[in-house]
Amino acid sequence: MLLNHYPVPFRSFPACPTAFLMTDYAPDTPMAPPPKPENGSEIASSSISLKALAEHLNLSSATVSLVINRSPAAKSIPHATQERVREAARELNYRPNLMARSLRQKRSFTIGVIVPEISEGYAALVMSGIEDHLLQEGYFYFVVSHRHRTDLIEEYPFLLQQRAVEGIIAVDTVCREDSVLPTVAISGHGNIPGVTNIVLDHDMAARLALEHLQKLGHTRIALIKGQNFSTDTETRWNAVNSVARKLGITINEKLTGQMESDSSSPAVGYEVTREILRRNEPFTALFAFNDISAIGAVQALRESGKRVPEDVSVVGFDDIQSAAFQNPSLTTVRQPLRQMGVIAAETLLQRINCSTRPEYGKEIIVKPELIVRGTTAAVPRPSDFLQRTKAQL
Amino acid sequence: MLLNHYPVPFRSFPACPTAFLMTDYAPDTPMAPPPKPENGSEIASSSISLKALAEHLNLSSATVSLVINRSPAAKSIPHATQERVREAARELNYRPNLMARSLRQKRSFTIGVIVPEISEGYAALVMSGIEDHLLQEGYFYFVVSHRHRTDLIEEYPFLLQQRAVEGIIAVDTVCREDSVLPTVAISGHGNIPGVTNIVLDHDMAARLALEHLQKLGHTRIALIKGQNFSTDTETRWNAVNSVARKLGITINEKLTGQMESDSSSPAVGYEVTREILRRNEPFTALFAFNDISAIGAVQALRESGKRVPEDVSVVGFDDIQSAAFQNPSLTTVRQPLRQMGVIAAETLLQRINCSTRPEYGKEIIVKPELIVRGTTAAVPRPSDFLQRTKAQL
DNA sequence: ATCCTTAGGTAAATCGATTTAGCTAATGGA
DNA sequence: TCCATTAGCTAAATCGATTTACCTAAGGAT
Repeated sequence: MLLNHYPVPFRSFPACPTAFLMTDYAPDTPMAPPPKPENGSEIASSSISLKALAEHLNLSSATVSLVINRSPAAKSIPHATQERVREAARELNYRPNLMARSLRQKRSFTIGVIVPEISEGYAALVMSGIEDHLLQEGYFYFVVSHRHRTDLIEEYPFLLQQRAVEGIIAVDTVCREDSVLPTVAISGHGNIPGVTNIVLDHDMAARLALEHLQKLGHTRIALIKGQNFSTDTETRWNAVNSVARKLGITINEKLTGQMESDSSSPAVGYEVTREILRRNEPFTALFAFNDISAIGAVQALRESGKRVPEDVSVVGFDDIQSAAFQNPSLTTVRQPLRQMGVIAAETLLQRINCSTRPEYGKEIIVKPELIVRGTTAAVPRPSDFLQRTKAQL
Repeated sequence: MLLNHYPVPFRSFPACPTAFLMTDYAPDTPMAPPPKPENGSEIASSSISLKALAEHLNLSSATVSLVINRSPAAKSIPHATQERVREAARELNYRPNLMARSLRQKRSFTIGVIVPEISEGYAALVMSGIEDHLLQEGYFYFVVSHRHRTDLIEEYPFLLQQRAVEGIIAVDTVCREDSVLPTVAISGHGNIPGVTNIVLDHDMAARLALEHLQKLGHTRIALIKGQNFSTDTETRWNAVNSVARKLGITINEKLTGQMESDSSSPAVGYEVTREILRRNEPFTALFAFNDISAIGAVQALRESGKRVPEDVSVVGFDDIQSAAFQNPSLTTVRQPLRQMGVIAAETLLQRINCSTRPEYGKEIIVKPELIVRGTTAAVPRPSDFLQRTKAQL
């Protein structure tokens, strides 16, 4: 029943001892009830100390520690004794105090994750990838969300460091230059020394979206640009521009709008779209900064009497869970968010555990994927539009 | 620039010393650059130890510690010295090692949060509430997600305990009886001694939904029941049945279906709805177990040629973010998920910090709210239906 | 002059591990 | 026989704080 807390085929580097302890002490008897706290009296500290265990065994705590940790120094200790130690540890349900261990070893097997906010979209997917890998390797993590407040963005790395984290993963957050800790940024951009960046291939992303629209016959394409605080905004905007030029698509200023509010609701995309519509410049497609704003855009378009995708095609970005749940479901450029989380965790653990400091501040590029769903269709023939307009009369 | 890491008007109990240190040492000079690590040589440990600080001041570390912690025992230390100590701490950027402190004090200012999975709407909202309150009080938290695997559900409380968390918040997860740590469960149900439960008033929730549908004229209401692993399933089901009886609504077995798969995608609700449709029993409304399944239900209904809400009204449950993003937006029974998170955190910290053990295993009931949006409408008049059927021909 | 109190500290134990240096007894080899 | 080696273990330092039990000198009261 009690297993290693994750089924892991192999481990890439010496793991947190916790993890192997879990394996090691797993009682073979089904569900041996953990020693019940004596009722009344003292608050039963559920776990005994190494010293107590050693006394129980008539050994020194040094010996017990060496055995428990399978230290190479324990090689001269006879097998019989080793078994005796482990047996007793199992029986008395010994669990090492990680505080004490961390203090001595200066390793906490903990990392910090900084996200803009814990929403169900972007951050949640990334986090679930991070978690997958970290827990596999015996690491735990703290989560903090800064909601774009600069004071918090400044402060959290320090607070995390004080909490003895061994590294930091910053999701869509610009981090300061002077981080002492190994840091991996997801969509962090900005070439900060010592920070490994995990970034999407934005050129490819732009090409996927624009080529798709072009193939459907669209030439007048509206664009929603991201908020300035998002680290992806600039890169993606540049990519869209350069790809558009290559594809011979002209970008009409009147058809672009930028999101401002730091809210993460579709309302922001809704507003921007309305503003674009107000300019009365005709367009047949819209490429949004992300899925959330795409959803808002669809609402705005509908309200103004345009059908999606018959009159206007809409392409989102990210492929968050609810993109597929939309009606019609959202065509979007998928970022492999979960995978990016996994890669971030892997990279960070490697940086933490490999004494040889490898490529410093390297960039890791992941590839997007176009997910064609229900919000894109061939450009409406003018006649269709006329017909429809007549019908409405 | 460097502030207390949260603007907090007042603190309900003695806070984590970390928090006040942040306030206290905030350099008044704008952005005093933290001591740069010497290049080359050793890995610069960014922070000096208490002992070093004491030596620098020609004082004992005991004195410095007393001053820094504003211990009552420091009352006999002259103000001038105290200022000298604090000044130096600020200047040398002293940050106490929380490992060492925790080891001694047996307090970690950390709690553990157990959720089924992170990526889901439900958990994300709850977590953001939890975070709000915890960070305010100087606590950090570990997140673990078990994905309904029983071995993980069993194991995680131990692992968290080993990580020295001071308490646990279990979200939609049945926890074991023998938890040694203060535990608060959100929708935990099951009357486990020592666990404080935060639960929704399910009777009220059922009444809100069913009365709403009844007022709209619906009598034939299909129901989607939750998966067995969800702690809310049974309670809610009972509530719906009892309320239905009181309102004179008959529950037709042929119009109920239960979700089985442990996936958290709308596909599960979609399948169940198709199954119900296959039974060819007419109905004009559907009350889903949660928003995710409601979204799937809407898709299934549409595919079978029924319009929502004109032919069938749909009510969801939870009010996750994407409920409002749907088209049409989803009428739903809102659980105050964020607030439930906040309450859970508050309650847990109280239990941790108040030596007087208050009502043990208490239940805290929160109220749902009906959010009427676009998926519910008055029951279609039979004539409407006929007309429409004719039109289709 | 003597005792008491208080101001202004400090020494040392403690938390629970890890880890190094070394100790003793037994064994082997020359 | 004697030294070297090894097996089998342990003492003690250490990590970086907190906290208790003192200690000394000065001042005041008697």
